[in-house]
Amino acid sequence: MYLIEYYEVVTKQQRTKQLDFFVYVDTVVFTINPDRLLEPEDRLEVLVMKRPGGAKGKWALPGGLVDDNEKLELTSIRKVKEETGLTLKPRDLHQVGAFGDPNRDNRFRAIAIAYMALVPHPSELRPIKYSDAASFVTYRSLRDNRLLEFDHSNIIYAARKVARGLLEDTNVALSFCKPKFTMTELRKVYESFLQYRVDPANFRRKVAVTTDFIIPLEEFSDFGSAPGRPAQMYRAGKSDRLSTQIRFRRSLDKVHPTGTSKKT
Amino acid sequence: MYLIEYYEVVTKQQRTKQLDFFVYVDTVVFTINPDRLLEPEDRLEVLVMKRPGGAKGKWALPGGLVDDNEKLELTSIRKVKEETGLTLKPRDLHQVGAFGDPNRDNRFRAIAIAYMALVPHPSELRPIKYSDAASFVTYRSLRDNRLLEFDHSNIIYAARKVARGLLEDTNVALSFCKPKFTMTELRKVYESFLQYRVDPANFRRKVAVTTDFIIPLEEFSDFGSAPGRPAQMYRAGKSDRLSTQIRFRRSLDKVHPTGTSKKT
DNA sequence: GCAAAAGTGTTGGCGCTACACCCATGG
DNA sequence: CCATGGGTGTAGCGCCAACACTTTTGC
Repeated sequence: MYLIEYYEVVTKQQRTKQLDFFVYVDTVVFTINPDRLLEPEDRLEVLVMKRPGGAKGKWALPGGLVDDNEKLELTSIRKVKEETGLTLKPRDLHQVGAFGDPNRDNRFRAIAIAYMALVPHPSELRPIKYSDAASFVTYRSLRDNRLLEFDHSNIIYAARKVARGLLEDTNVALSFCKPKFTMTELRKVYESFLQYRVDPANFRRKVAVTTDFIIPLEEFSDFGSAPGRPAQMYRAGKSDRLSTQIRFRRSLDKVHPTGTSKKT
Repeated sequence: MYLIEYYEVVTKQQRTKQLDFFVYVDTVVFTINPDRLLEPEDRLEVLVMKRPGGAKGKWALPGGLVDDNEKLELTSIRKVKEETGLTLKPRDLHQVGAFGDPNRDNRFRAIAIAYMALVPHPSELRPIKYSDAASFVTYRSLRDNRLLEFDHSNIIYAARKVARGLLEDTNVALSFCKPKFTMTELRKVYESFLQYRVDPANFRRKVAVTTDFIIPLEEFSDFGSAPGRPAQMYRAGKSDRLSTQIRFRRSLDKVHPTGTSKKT
């Protein structure tokens, strides 16, 4: 219409340059391994897959091209489903950011918009169509070793920061617990994402004053041959937006193991 | 090479769908109006422009298509320069996120990656090539009224959150002050971005314990006919990463004006 | 078998820091 | 009238210690 032609000319002219652009959505799916014997730091896992034609021995985040007229969140859901068999829901997704350096993909210009999702640990991944393999791999090994293609290490690091914020403000942590759970189980979920330990007493108090977060039951744990005092069981409260931030600083002793230690 | 063909087939096939994709970078440039007579909440301004062919009476954020082989930050710098005459530096830019809903632009599928920059208030904007007008407009009016095209209101809101984080962690606030400044001037910079007032005493103390943030001078303010006790002058310290977060909660009285008030 | 030890969950408390709110003083 | 600085009360929380309740180990 009217004056829009001028603008259209500009865009059409630049459209040829646009031809080599590929808009991807990559998704970081976090989960917590339910194995209580593992260290909390080793229970945080990320869903990764082997790309057909990808570098040998390397993993990649599930992701793919955005379809015409497709919301970015739907691209995320679709590609995760295709490449790993996992089904995400739109409300699970949270944007991490855009990664668009010209040489982040050596094949062509690829701009990736990263999303993050937190899901309970699935018993098994369904069969896969568009990838050679899919699996949950510990965050630690992906971060420490160079197991990821492209700049996907950067992406999972940024994604964990988003996840941390979500744990602070909402009750998503409960989705990693069974319907009835102990305080320690819940605390270890936080420790897994934080990648450091939290004082049990402070954690308990902080959670207790957070209204409608969890509800104590008249029941106690009994893990068969587990030693120690039986733990009280809790169930989820009814508010998903927390009244208080669940936040704990990493204690200074642990940050600088060789640094200023306390008086003996 | 070797196995890459399979993957290439998939992408080539989807390439036709890709044709209607336009990857934009939009930039939110914040500044603080130096006029000390204004309320702090009204001093926060955003750089906007009139698009040729844009809706009458509406503003838009500067932005445009990403060039081939161009870093996203450079697109931001280039388009801000073209459309508003302002020159940004790469290190000023911080990513806000990606906005990619299929119908956020009624002309075609546009995916915008938003960046944010904090710049001193420029004396004047240079002549403009690719827009009909460019100007700084108060954040409040842009937020309250419907003066922005597309989803740009959402973008500036998200951008302010990023800016707030930056003010907390770095010394960027000083870039809105003259080389010599008073404590109140600095405080009002924070109040502008926070959009609420901060207790002067607490602010002073918080800034004082932040090492290498600002340095007191043997000098006092004298704004001619300004009433009140002359204020001490300060200059910038040497650390741009702050030792303490400069953070203040919005006081409860202001959040719920009709809520639980204190005992009289 | 029984006692001690060890392991885990729970509770309490101390001390420090941060900070919202208020007020006195100085120019 | 405004800048500065002091003071107070409170809440958060890092850290430590004690205690409760269990299984495991040693004799």
